[in-house]
Amino acid sequence: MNTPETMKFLQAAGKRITPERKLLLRIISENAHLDASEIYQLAKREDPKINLSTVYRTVRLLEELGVVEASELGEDHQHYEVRVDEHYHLICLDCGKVVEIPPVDAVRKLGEKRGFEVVGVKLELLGYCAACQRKRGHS
Amino acid sequence: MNTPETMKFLQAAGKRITPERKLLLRIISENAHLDASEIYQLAKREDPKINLSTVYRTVRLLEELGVVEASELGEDHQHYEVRVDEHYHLICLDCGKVVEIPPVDAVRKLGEKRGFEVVGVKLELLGYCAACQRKRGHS
DNA sequence: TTGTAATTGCAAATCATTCGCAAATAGGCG
DNA sequence: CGCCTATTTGCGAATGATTTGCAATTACAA
Repeated sequence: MNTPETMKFLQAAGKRITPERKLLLRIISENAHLDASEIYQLAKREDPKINLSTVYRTVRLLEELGVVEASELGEDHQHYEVRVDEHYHLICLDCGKVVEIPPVDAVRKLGEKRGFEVVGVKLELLGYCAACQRKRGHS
Repeated sequence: MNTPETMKFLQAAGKRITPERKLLLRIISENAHLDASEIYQLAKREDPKINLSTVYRTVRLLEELGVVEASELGEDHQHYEVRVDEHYHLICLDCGKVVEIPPVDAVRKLGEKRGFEVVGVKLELLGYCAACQRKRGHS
């Protein structure tokens, strides 16, 4: 869906387009919310030589270039996704499902009202999705 | 301000009231947003024998009991504060200042509208405080 | 006061992430 | 189209945060 054969942004930043970077960005675009080790596992299927360091270096680079964005998603390590539009996360503490929801102006305003120049919003709503509420109902 | 000589919640949970736990909870109540190592440094001044493991074990326990709450605050490790009312964080990326702001219903509703039962909200607005915007202005 | 299960200190283990360095290579230049 | 060099990679070791195993200590119920 968002497979960028167009990795011009790399050259624009004076970086090289390498097969590793192409592969990793493709994997991240095709599956949102993977963590470093999951990205690594998927990448190894196509390039068994690839190294976990390369995964970390690449996600860090893509983050710096604003192409990818990280979030904890209720766990204790980072998950990555291609940055499309700003959005928030709804996280089910039972099944782990992550739902993305669109931003609302009111949230950004909370900072601006207090004189902040807001450059990023991290919003996670932790709770239980409808399905898991039902399951939890009869226990 | 919130110094709980009243640590009844521990016994209520079948846990013991130990001098270490009293000390650590006091430190956390008196200074919000400390990380584990900062709590440890402060604690050592009063109890030089105390161990970093005890800090980690205690904050984890207090978190599980809902007394303390953790957040990243834009860094790559946890910071702790006594849970008073739900609130959000405004974080200055320049000077590191953290401002707490009160919650607004609209945020919680974002999840409820989608059938989630929201049990916790983590909202961080990353940006630049008024003072740092000025500094950045002339650079 | 005593007995026992919970808690602590300590050291080692674990997990996520970063770093140093030598070997491989992308991509500009002739 | 091949060369040259700075960038990037793989690898292994280092780091930093947090957790764990275990023996010694201790809170607190009886």
